[in-house]
Amino acid sequence: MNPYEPNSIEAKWQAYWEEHKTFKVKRDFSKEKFYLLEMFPYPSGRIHMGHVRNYTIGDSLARFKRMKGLNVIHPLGWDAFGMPAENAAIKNNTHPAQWTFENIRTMRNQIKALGLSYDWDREVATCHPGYYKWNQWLFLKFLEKGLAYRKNSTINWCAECNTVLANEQVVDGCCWRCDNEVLQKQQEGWFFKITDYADRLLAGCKTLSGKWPEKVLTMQVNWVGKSFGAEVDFKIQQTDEVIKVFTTRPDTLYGAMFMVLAPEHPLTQKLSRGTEQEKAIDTFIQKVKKQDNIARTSEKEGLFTGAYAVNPLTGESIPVWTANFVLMGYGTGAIMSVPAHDQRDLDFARKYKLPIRVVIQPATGSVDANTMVKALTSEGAMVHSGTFDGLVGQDARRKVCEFLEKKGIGKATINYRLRDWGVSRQRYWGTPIPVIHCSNCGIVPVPEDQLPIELPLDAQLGEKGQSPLHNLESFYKTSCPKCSADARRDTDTLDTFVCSSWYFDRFTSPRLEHAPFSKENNDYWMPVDQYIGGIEHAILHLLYSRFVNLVLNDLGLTKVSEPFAHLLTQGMVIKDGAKMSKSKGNVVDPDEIIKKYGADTARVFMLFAAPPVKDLEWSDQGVEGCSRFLKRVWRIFGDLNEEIKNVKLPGESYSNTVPEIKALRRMTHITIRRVTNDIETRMQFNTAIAAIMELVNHLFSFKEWWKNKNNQDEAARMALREALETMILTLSPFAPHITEEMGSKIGFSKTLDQKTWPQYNDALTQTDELLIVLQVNGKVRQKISVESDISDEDLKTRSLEDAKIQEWTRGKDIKKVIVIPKKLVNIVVQ
RNA sequence: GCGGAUGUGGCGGAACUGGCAGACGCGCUGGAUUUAGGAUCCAGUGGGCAACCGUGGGGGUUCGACUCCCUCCAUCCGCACCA
Repeated sequence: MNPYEPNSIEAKWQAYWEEHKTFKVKRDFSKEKFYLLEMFPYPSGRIHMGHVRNYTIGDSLARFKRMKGLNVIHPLGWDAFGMPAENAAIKNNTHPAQWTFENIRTMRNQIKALGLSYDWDREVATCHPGYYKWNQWLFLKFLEKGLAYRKNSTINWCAECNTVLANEQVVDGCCWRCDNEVLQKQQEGWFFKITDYADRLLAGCKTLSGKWPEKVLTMQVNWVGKSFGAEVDFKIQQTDEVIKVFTTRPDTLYGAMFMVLAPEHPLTQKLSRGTEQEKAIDTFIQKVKKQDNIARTSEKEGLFTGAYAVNPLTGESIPVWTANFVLMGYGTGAIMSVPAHDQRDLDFARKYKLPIRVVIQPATGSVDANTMVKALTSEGAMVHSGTFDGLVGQDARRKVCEFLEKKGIGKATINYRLRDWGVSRQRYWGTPIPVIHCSNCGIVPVPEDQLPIELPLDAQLGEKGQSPLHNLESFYKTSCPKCSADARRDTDTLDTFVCSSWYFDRFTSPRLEHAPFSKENNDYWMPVDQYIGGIEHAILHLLYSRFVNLVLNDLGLTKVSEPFAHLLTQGMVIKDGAKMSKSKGNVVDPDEIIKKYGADTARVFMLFAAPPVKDLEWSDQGVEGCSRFLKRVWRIFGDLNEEIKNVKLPGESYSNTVPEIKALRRMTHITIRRVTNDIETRMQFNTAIAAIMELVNHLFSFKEWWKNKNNQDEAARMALREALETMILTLSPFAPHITEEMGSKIGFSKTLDQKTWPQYNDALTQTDELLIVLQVNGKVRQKISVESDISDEDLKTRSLEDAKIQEWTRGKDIKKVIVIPKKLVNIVVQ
C-alpha cells in the first residue's frame, strides 16, 4: 500500500463530508437525542491549541455517540461581539464588522481542517442582526417582567476598555480582559435582577452535583454567598438617623462596642457635620477613595465620625467610626463591631484602643477581653447579655431575632454576596439596547415589531475607543413610540455575556425568524447533554447562562431548569511549564502541526497526552509518537487488508480453536470493552487510545505468525477481519480521516458516522487458563496457571503444593490462606 | 487566612470496587536493515551485585494499601477584610 499521506486523505474526506452534509442533523424526534456543545469561540483571529483540544474532545464524543445510534446535534457558532474587534479596528483602520467576519472566515477554515463533525448549517454569529434581534427581544421580556431596571450606582470602570464591568468581570481588582486596574465610578445603567434568582441558582447547584465539577459548583455557591443573620437598627444620638447593619451573629449584640461605616456610606459624611471631626472625615474619605484595592485591603485604617449610636440591647452609647475595611457593596455598608468575637473588629479595636467585651464563652475554658489575641468566633453560651445569658448558637440567635422583631428594631434576614448583573456597556460593537428615552414618557421600550434596532455600520470609532453611538444623530434621533415627541435611543450596548447566555437555545432553531427558537425544537434538544469548555468561565458565562435559562423557563420558552446537564472543564495546554501565550513566546500554531503531521495526529496527540480534565504538556516528541502510531496503523492495515478481501465477520456459530486465532479474538473484544468504557463512562481518551495501541501491537506480532503459516482458513480470515474492523471503528472518533480511508478500502459501503459502534462478547474476553499470583506474607513468590473454572478449595491445595511456595513455607506455621478467586492466593505463615 | 485539587520511573501518564505498581507513549540502550543519516523492525529499560527497597515524608487499619484513616510537607488553583 502507499505510504500514509495524511494531507491528501484529510482533504479528500473533509470535502466529502462537506459535499454530502454528512453531519447535518436529521430532524427525527422519535430518536434519542444527544446535544454536544463546546463553548463557542470569540473570533480573535486564529485558533490556538486550547481550541484544538476543546473541539477534539467534543468531536470525539460526538462521533462516538453518533455511532452509538444517538441523534447527535453538534453545532458551532461565534461569540462575535466584543471589544477586541473595536481595538483592532482602530489599530488597523478597519471596521469591527470587517475584522470580525474576516476572522470568522479564517478560523472556520482552520476548524474545518481539523475534521470536526459540526452541522455547519446551524452556525450562528452573535453580531448578526438575525441573532442579536433576539437579544433585544429578550431584553424587552426582562423589562416586562421587571427583571431589567435602571439604576445609578457605583460601577466598576475600566479606563483602558472605556467601559463598565460587571462584578463577575473584575478579577483581583483588575479587568478580566485587559488586566488594568478597575476604578469605581458613579453611573447610571441597566441591570438584570439576577439576585431574584439567587436561591434557585443555589438549589440548581445541588441538582448538578456529580454532573458538574464540584470545583465549579463550589465557586458558584461562594459567589452567590448566601448567609443567614439579622438586620439591626442602631439609633444615632441627637438625630433621627438610624444605621442599619447586617450581622450573622445577633447573639453577640451585647458585645457591640462601636460601629463602623463604609467611607462611601452616605451617613459617614452626614454624621460628621457639625462635629470637630468634620474636616478630618472629609480628608479620610478622599484618601480611601484614592486607595487601590491592595492598599485598601493591606491595613485597616479608620476614623471616628464624631457621632454616637445606641446599642439597642444594652442602651449604651457607642462611637460611630468609618474604616476602609467596611465595604459599601456588601450588606448595608455598615457594621456593628464586636471585637471579642470577630477578628477584624478585634484588630481594629486594638489598633485604635477601643473597648472590648466578651459576651460569648466557650464550652470549655474562658476568654479574657484584656489578654485575648484571637477573637472567639466559634459558638458558645451568651454571657453579659441580660436575660439571654446561657443561650447557645442557633437557638440564641433565633431568640435575639425574635426579641428585635417584637421591639421593631430588627429582624432575621438573609444576605447575599451576589449583586445584580450590570449589562450596559458604553461600547459600539454590541447589541443596541432597545429602549427610547422620552422627556415626556420616560423610558419606553422599542415595540417588538421594530426589532432589530440595527447597529449602524457606517459609524466611525473614536480614537480612544469611545462609542460613536452617543454622538451619531442618525442612530439616536428618533420619536417616542408612545407620544411621538422627539426622543433619544439608548446608546449603550449589552454586555456580550448576554449573547452567550442563550446561544445554545438558538442552535435548536438557528434560522427561525419569528421567535428566538421554537418550543418544539427546544423541548426535544435541550438541555445540552455534554458541555465542554475552559474553567475560566466557572462563574461568568456559566452563572449567567443558568440565570437566563431560569428566566426563559419562567417565560414558558424552555422546559429545562438547567441548560447544561453535564459539564466538563478541560485543562490548559501548557508548554515549558506555562500556558501558551504570545508574550511567553511558547505558542505552537495548530496550522503548522496539521500541515506537518495531519489533523488526525494532532487530534490523537491532544487526547493521548493527558486525560481531558488535566493540563496537557505540549511535547514535539509526543506528537511524533502519535504520528508514528498512525503510520503503524496504516502499515498493518495495508499488510493485512489483502488477506481479508470479501471475507465476512465471525457469526454466532463461529468456531476456531487455533490458540493464536482465539488470542486475536480475545484481544479484539477486550479492546472494544476498554475503549467503550473509557469513552462512555470515564471520559478518559488517553487510555482508550492506549488500548487501541495494544491491539495494533498485537496485530504486528500476529502478522509474523500469519505470514509464516500458509493457507489460512476462512475462519482465521474472519477473525482477522474482525480485528481490523475493530481497529478502524474504535479509532474513528479520534482519527476520523485515516479510519474513513481504511473503511472505504476494507469495503464499508457507508461512511463511519453511519456504522454501528462494535459490541464486545464477554465470553470471548475470557481465557481457559488463569494466571494466579501466589503470595507468602503478602509478597509475590510464584505465578501459576490454572483452569479458569477451578474451585477455591482446589486453588488453595494447588498453591500449597507448589514447589516454590513450599520452599517459602517449609518449617513454618501456616496461619491463614486467603483466596481471591481468579486473582491471587496469599499464604500467611509464621 | 479560608476552601479545593494534585503529588507514582529520566518525561507524559496507567493501575476502574483494597489484590502482580509502572499499561500505553516518549526518551534511552543493544541488535537487524541501510554506503551513511533518516525511516522501519526486533529485544531490553524503576533502583540495588543481592537479600531486598520502591507511589511526597511520618504514623495507623488490613493477610494485603498508589488506593482507606490520622498527621506533616510541597506545588497548583479558587476566594480573600463578605460583617
